[in-house]
Amino acid sequence: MVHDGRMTLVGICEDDPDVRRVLTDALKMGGHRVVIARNGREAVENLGRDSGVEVLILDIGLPDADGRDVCQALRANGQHAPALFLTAFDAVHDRVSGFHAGGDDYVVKPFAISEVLVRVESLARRARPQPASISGLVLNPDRLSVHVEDREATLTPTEFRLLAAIAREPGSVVRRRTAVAAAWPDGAIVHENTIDSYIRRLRVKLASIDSPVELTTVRGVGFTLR
Amino acid sequence: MVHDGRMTLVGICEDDPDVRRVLTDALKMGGHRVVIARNGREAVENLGRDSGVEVLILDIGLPDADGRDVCQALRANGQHAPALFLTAFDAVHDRVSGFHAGGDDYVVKPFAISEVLVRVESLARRARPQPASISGLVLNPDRLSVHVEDREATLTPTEFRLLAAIAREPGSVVRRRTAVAAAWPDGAIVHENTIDSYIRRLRVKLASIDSPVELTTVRGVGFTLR
DNA sequence: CAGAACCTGCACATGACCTGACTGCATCGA
DNA sequence: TCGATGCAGTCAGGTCATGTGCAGGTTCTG
Repeated sequence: MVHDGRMTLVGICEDDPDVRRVLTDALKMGGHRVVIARNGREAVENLGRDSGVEVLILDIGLPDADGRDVCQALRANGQHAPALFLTAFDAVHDRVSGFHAGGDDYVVKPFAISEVLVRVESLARRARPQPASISGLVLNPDRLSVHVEDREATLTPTEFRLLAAIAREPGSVVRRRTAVAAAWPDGAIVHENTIDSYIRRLRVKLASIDSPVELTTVRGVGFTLR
Repeated sequence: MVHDGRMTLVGICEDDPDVRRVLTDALKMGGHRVVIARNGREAVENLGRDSGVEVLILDIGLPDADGRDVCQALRANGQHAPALFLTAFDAVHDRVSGFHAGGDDYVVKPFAISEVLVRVESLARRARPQPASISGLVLNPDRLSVHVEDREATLTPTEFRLLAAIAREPGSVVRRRTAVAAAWPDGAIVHENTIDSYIRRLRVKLASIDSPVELTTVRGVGFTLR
């Protein structure tokens, strides 16, 4: 399985060990990683701003707190990851109001695992940095594509990672080594020349969609977008 | 929750007070009004032709009747509002064996309220009830089929779940693992290759009805519709 | 000019994916 | 009861996209 960079770090706050287990297993099956909190206190400790958590799954009916309060606390702490609330059947009223207020999502217990999985990924997608647009050039991670106006070119995973690394700071120069490290994340050792091949392919594909942005070389340093 | 601001009068026939409560609250929060029936008899009394009800929500597993029969009775009575059936998770077989009580919609319990709200509003908005459509491609859960214009292909349950999972986010790539987790919900372990076989079958069936939508592979990542 | 850095085109191994056929199982109707 | 049917899942073998490296040419810099 190729690492495509869209693994999501999910923070779970749930007191029931069985439910925790089910969620954890399903998410790991889906290729994600999980951080656990057993109650509101642990949630604030483990799922805060600096935890790297991208999506929150919060049980509303915690023994020591309401999941929405936990959410509020985390938000106040600078954690803005979208939340998926788990609620029991008999707490609808609060749930609905919370949902309307937040823009987050919720699922009623007992839930289908596939439902949770799909929703988590949907939330993660929405929360991800919006498709960065550099003078008309748009990178679309969901489709591994780059498009300008209505023209689209599909990229391979490696091509996409490389272009994304360079496009991250439009205008400024990305060093060769930096680009390699970004496009080959797991420390893979690639031939010096390989990156040139990819740069070339990217140039060809960008040209094929009449991109207004050019992928130029800064000799002795790296590459940049103009 | 987005809707078009039109208030809809929804008729609910459901014996479980908790579920009634959940539905009622959610629909009211969504800006709709509700008429209640606790069983089949009350449904025929309260939700008939002259009740003004625009959308029906009918539990299939009523104590005194089958929701489908209730629907039939209402139809015979001149009530032609589109119906949303609630079915228990373990009664999928009924659905497979196909009730065509008017090509309406259904939701499997346990359900997410947002799901119900979306479907109710969808049913209310359209003159004829219509399941989710992706650029001409229509998935019909009632009949386990997919059709485009007047051409229809029937799917097996597994095929349907897989296609539904991929069609859920049209345009964006659904990763292999996600698709597997969604189409084989109970954590079943299937051979790596199995999904390929199903993808192929779906492609054949989509081609057989001249689908404008193609089920394409994004190598190393997953599948997408376009 | 020399040497380095980079570009270009191509070759090729790998593995992801496709394809068609097969087996086992459950259901259904005669 | 028994075969017919259809579905789920597996398998073996082939195909092809992708990632990678190489050879040779071109451009830049001093």
